[in-house]
Amino acid sequence: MKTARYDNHVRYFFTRYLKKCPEGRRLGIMEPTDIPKAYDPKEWEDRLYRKWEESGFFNPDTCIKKGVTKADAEPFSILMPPPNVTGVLHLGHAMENSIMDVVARYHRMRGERTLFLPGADHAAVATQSRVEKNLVASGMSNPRQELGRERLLEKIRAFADESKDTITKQVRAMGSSCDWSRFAYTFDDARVLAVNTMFKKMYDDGLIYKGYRVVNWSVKGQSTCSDDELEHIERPATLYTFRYSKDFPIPVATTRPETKLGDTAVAVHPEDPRYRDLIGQIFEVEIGAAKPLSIRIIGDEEVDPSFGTGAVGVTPAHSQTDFDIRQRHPEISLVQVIGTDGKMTADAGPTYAGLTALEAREKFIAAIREKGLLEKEEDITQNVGTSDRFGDVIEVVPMEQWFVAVNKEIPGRGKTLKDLMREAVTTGLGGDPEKRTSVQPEQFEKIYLHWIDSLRDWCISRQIWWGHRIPVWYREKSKVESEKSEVSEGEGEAEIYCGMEAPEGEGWEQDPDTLDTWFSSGLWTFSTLGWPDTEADDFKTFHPVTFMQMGSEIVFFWMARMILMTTYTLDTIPFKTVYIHGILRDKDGRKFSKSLGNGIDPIDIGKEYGTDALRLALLSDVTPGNDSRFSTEKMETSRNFVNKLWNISRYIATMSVASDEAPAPKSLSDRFILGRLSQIIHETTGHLSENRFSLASETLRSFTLDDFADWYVEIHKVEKNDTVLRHVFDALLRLWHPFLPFVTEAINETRGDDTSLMIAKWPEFEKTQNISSDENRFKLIKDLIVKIRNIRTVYKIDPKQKLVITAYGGSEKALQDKALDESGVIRDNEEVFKKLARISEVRHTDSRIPPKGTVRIQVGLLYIFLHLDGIIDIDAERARLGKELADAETYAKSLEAKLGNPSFAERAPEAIVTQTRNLLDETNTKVEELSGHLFSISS
RNA sequence: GGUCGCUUAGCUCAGUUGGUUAGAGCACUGCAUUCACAUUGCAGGGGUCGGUGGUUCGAGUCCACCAGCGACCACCA
Repeated sequence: MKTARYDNHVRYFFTRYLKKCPEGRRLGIMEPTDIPKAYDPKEWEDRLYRKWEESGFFNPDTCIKKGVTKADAEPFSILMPPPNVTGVLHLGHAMENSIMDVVARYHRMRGERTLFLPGADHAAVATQSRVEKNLVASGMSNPRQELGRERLLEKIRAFADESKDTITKQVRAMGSSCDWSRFAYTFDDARVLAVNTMFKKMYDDGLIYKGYRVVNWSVKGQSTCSDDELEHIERPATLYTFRYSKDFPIPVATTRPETKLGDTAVAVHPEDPRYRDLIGQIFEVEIGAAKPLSIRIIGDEEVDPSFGTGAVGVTPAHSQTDFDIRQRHPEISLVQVIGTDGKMTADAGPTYAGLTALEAREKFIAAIREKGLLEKEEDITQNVGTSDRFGDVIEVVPMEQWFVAVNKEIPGRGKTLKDLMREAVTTGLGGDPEKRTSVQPEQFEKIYLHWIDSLRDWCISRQIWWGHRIPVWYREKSKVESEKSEVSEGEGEAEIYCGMEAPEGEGWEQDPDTLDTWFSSGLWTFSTLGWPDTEADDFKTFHPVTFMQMGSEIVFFWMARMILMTTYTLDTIPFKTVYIHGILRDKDGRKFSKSLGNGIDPIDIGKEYGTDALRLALLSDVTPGNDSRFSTEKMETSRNFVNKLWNISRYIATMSVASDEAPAPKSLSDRFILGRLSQIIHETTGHLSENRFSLASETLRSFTLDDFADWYVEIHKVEKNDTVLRHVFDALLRLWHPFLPFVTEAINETRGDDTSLMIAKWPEFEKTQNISSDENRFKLIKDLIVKIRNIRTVYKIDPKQKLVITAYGGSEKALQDKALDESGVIRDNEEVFKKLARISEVRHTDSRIPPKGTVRIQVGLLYIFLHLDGIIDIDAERARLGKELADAETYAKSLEAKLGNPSFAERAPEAIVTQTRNLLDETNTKVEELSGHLFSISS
C-alpha cells in the first residue's frame, strides 16, 4: 500500500522518530502501565469464551438460579439455523452468528430470560453427496454399490460427526453465547421421534400420501428432488417443429424430440378455429416407438393459440405441465420412454431402447428428417432445471413417491396447508394478530405469498440413504393374517403400516426411502424445545421462538416449511419475527465459492484481526434483505476501532482514579457528554430492539470516536473529572458488549472487575435536563476550536506557536447583556479552549471593533478575534472572509424565500417555522457582522 | 415472460415515520506526532441523491413513467 499518509510515516520514522526515541520504546518495552499498547485478541479470546461457558450464563436456567435473571422475566428465544454438517463454516455463517449473538447478548443484558439454542443439520442429500464425492475421489467408482447401505451410512456418520465437531468449535470461536447444553441435531433421537410423530400425524390426516406422479429425478444422484431443489440454468437448445406423420394435421414443436416417442395427445385451444373441428379425433402414428402412438386431439384452455403453431404435443410421462393436462383429461394415456437410469425404455421401441436420451434425440431427428417430417429448426435459449446437489440436468419421470398435500383440506379445520401458510404472515392464524409472524424486511412477505400461489404438492421421499427413514412398513397380505396395528389398510396385495416403530409380526419391511431433509428442518422450532411433549418446560416457555434470522436464499426451503409444520400441528406460528438478510459477497460482488477460490475462512480472518473486528465488520454492513460485501479494508477499519477502544481504556486506567462516587458533572463538557450518552443509549436501544444493527453500531462508533475520544477525553486532560469519564466509559463498554464481546470483557478484566459484562445491566436511558441547550453551547466551543485549527492549517501556522484571542462579549458588562450570553461559554471554558486550540491568552472585550492585527472568527452569534499580526497575510484572510460572507448571503436568501412563501407559514408545523425563522435571524446577523468586518479589517 | 428489489462522494454503503445547508468508512490532499493510541491525531477537497414528470408549504425519502443493474420464480410447447 502506497499512500501519501504512508510516505509521511516512513519519512517521519527515519528522519525524526529514530533520533528522538529512546531505544527501549522503539523495541516495544513496557510502558509505565502493564497494559499492552495494542489489543491482542489471541491473548484473550479463548480464555474469555471458556470463562463465559464455565460461568453457565449461556444457559437461561443458570441465570435464574444465580439471580441474574428474574424467574418471571420475559422469555426471549433465538434458534440457530442448524448449519449443515458438510464441512466447515464460511463467512456467511459468521455473519449469521454475529447477528444472532448481538441479539442474544442484548436481550440477556436487558434482563430477559434469553435462550440462544445451537444445532446442526444432518443435511441428507448434501452430506451424502459430499461423502460420495470424496469416496469417488479416493478411487471408488460406485460407493453405493460397493459399500451397501449400512457401510456407506457408517462412513457418512463418521464424516458428519467430525464435521459437527469442527462446526461447534467454529461457532464458539465466533463468541456466540449459545446454550450448548441444549445443542440439537436434526438426526438425534429426540428429533427422530419428532419426525416420526409428525409423519404419522400427517399420514393419519391424509395430508401425506403415496402417489404415482411425475417427479424431478436426478439420474446422477438416483433420487428425487423437490421443485425448490432445482437450479435453473440457461443453455442453448434447438427447437424442432415437425409432424408425427405426413398426414397428421398439426405440426408440433419441441426441444426434446426423444420424449415425443411417449406422446399421447396434442392439445389445442378449444376455441382455436384452425383446430376446433379436430378435437376428439384420434390419430394412429408410427414414429418408431414400441407401439404406434395413438394421438388424441384435445382442447385445453391453458394452450396459447398465438404461440408457435398453437398446438402442444403432450408427453404426460416426461413433463410436469403435460402430466397436469392429463389430470384434466384422464382419457389420454401415459407412456414412459425414459427410465430412472436416464436411458430409453423398451416402450420407446427397439431402435431407441437402451440409448441415452441424447443419443436417442439425434437418432430420432435423423429419422424424421429423412422422412421429410421436420419442418423447422430454430436456435433458442432454454432454461433447464438441474439438481442443486448432484449438478445433472433433471429428468422428469413418473414414479410412485410420498407427497405432502398442500391443497387438501385438513380434517376438522376447513382449511388447507396453503391457507394456513398465508394466514401466518398476513392476518395472523385464524385472524388472530398475536399469531402473526413479522417478516423483516416486509418485501419478503410478498415474495413468500407469491411462492405459495405456485406451490405444488411437496415430494418428500428421497432414494438416498442418509436421512430419516420413512416410518412406513409393508408386507404381502398373503404371508400373515392381518394383525392389530395403529393404522393399517389393505392396498391391493400389500398391507401398509405407518407408526413410530416397526409393527409386530413377521414379514414387515420398511420403506427404503428417506425423507427430504427439510421435513425435519421444518420441525426445528419446536422439535428442539421438547415437542412432541407439549408439557415440556422449554416448549411452554420459549415457543413460539422470538427471533429467527435466515438468508434470503433459504426462505422457501425453510421458513415456508417451518410455518407449514407449526401452523398445522400446533395451531400457532413458529416465530414472532424473522429477519432476512442477503448473502455475503466478496469485495468485487461475487459470491464466495469453492470454484472461484475466493473463500475466506472466518476462523483465519478472526485470528488475524480479532473476532470482535470480524463481528463489527460484518454487522456494520448488514441491512435487511440486502446483500453485503466483505473486504479486508473493512476488517482493518474494525480492528483499528477495537484497538482505539482498548487505548481509551489504557488512558483511563493510567490517567484517572476509580471511585464509588456517582458521576458529578461540574462543567459544560461534563453535562454535554452525559447528555449525549443519554441520547445514544436511547438511540442504540431503539436500533437494537428493532434489529437495525448497522445503525446501532454506527451510533456507537461515532459517539465513541468523535464525542468521547476526540473531545471528552481531550477535555479530561484539562478538567480531570474522573467520575464522569469513568461513568461514560463504563456505559460505553456495556453498550458495545453485544457487538464486541471479547475486547469489552478484556477491558473489564483489566479494570479488575470480576463480574462479566455478559450479565451486566444494559444502560438505562436517563432523561437529563437541558440536553439540547448544553449540547448547543458545547457545540459553540467545538466549532470555534475547529475554525481556529482550520485557520492554523490554512495559513500554515506552526502548531507549536500559541495564539492570543480576544473574545467579544467576554467582559463583565457584556455578560449582563442577555443577547450575548453565549460568549460566557468562553469565559467558563477558558482552560479547555486554551488547550484544544493552543491559545496562550484569552482577552475579553465588549467592543465590536476588532483589535488591530486580528481576524474574526464567528460561530452562530459568537465571535472572537484571533491575533495574527505578523503571522499571516491579512489580505488572504480578507478573501477567505469574503467567501464565508457570500455563502451566508446565499443561505439567508434561500431561508427568506421559504419564509416568504405564504403557504409555508400556514401549513408547516409551528416548530419548523420557528426553527427556520431563528436560522434566518442568525444568518442575517452573521451577514451583517461579516460585511462590517470586511470593511474594518486592517493589517 | 412474471414477481420483487437496487441506482446517494473515486470505491463500499448508511440515511427508521417526508422537515435545519445529505452522512460514514476506505481512498485522496496538507500538516503534525517521545502525547492512551503509527492499528495515531488535526484540518481539508469531493455529491444538482440514475432520468423525466407529479403530489406537497417542503422530496434522497411518497406516486407515475423511462433507462441501467440484480435476484427470485417460470419446462411458451
